[in-house]
Amino acid sequence: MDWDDMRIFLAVARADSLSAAGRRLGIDASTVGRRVLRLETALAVKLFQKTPQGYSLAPEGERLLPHAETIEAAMTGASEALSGPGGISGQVRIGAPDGCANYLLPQVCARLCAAHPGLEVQIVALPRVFNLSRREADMAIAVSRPTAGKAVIQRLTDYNLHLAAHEDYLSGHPPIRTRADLKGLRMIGYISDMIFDRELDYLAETGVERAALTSNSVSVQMQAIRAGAGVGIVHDFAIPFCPGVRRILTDEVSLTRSFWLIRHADDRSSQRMNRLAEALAQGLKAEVARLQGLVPVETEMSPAGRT
Amino acid sequence: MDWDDMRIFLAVARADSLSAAGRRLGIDASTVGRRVLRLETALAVKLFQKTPQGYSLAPEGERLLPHAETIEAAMTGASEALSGPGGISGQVRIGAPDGCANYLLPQVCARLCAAHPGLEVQIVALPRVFNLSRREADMAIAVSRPTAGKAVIQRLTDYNLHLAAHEDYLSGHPPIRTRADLKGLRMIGYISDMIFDRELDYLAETGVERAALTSNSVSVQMQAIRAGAGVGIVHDFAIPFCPGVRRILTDEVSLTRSFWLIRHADDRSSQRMNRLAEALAQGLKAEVARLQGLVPVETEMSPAGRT
DNA sequence: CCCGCCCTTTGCAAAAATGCAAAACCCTTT
DNA sequence: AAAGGGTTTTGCATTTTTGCAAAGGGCGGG
Repeated sequence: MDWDDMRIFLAVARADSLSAAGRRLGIDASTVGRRVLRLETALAVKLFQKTPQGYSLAPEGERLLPHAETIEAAMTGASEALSGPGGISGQVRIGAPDGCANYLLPQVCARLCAAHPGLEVQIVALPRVFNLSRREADMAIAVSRPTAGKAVIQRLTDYNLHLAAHEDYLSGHPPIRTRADLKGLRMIGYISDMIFDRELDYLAETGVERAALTSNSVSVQMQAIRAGAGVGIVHDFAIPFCPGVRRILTDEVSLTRSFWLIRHADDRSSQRMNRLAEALAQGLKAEVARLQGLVPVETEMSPAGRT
Repeated sequence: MDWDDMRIFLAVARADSLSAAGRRLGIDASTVGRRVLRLETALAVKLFQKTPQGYSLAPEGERLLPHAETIEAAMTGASEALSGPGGISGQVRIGAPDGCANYLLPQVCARLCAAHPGLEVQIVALPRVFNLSRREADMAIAVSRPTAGKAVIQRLTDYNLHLAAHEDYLSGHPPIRTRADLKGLRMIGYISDMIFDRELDYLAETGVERAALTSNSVSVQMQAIRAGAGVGIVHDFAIPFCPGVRRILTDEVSLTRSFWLIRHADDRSSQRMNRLAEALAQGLKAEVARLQGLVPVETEMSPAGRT
């Protein structure tokens, strides 16, 4: 029996298909299929049920899974026991909502990679909750603290959101001094049925009923605002990336949210993951603080300033 | 990184040489060497120091070892999680002192194999203590309860030993009625400097100073007695195998010893090993009882009986 | 209803791993 | 001092594994 087949088994169990597992492993799907077959014959059990859309764990495979995960944990533990207390290395896949993925992670991860030459970071921006248990990512950043599951959770940093619009848009409209002045302006926000987390329902919190231009991506929303399409809620840390975009009504509408880092319970004792998480938390916190400090502090009456 | 290389690493670490590891794994030594090399390059560490008499673990390898053992345990755990509560299967290597290995284990293990078709038993008869931590055997039978180590220990069965000689030898010598009558008879026993366990120093216990014909193997001693070479201490359970050998002075000289089963601490939670140990214990106990019951109960005055 | 996409499976050629035999080495023994 | 038994290492033929391309199937959208 080839121990390495357990590695392939684990990938297939998580990917639910030979081809997806092959993509993630970097080997051909046919090889994956043959390895699974070999394992099944070696163990003399049927590990998967073959459905038209892929492989799904059979009861026997379900029983095998925890053992395979134990082996995987021991395997990574072995690697990091030898790599010593030096730098962080290897591959890590971080899932994040796209605001974080666009405006924060690139710089933070770039610094991380520079500091640790052996480190390889993959940023997966997705407008949905991650399925960590299937290892779609090694760690995920979320906008709310998950309640279920036995994951390892830590608060990364707080951040602020405010209403904002491009100065060109503002100068073409009556000045906005109170919340009531928003009436009749074109609002930019989330596609309502694609809000995957209650915390993202910013506009509802401000009392705006309906947005006219919507997207499931905050980065797209930001681009819309930058293009002068209207008014929307944006992350303060994104504003420095969009010259000309100014916050409005900062006294009346101000939201605070937090990023949370979610990790596998299995990784709790992983030296590498712990250090990685710590570095990520520090980097994100510092970057949010830096970016929020760059946002021009406009007085209510002087929306115009530098470019 | 190929997880299967950990299996090879483990074997080399235990065998202390590529060739020995290859023999145990059933693959060529050159392949073993290449796999180790591949693992070392994958981990970028030197796992072994190459000595003229083989490979020995380098400090880095020492750190890797516990992880490899964890993986091994998970691996066997995986197998037995799937094999279900049916029979016992797989390979097991049992080390035993040669008296046990010759007169008890063959029948007991034969029955075990018959009851569990998938089971493959290897009996290693060796006149020395086993090094279980290096997996020279999966379990070992010993004549005394070991004090050191964190092994799993259980008492298997008690057994008796008595002085015995062949009836042809007895009829050619004056009758033996007391211990003093032994004086001048040729004694058969252990080679004194090869006694590997205090419990084996039977003759000293009887007051005999020196044996004239000695061996490190109780089975050889038994053959000598059967050939009429003299008087010696033998296991009662061995007597039925040697027609013509009769016990003497049973009232004055009678020893009782115990067999102990020693297993790896790592195997403590292994369903398979537990069941195997239980079956072995029951089988041995029953076989000792059966064989001791076959020993003719001779009166002091009538050494002659049936063949 | 058919077309396209994604999945698995199969056949075949290329690549990789393996076993074997020989060489080189060290230690012990004669 | 040389021979013998143990080890590892190396070169080469063979076997095994792998990747690629094509084929076969089911599901969903136009």
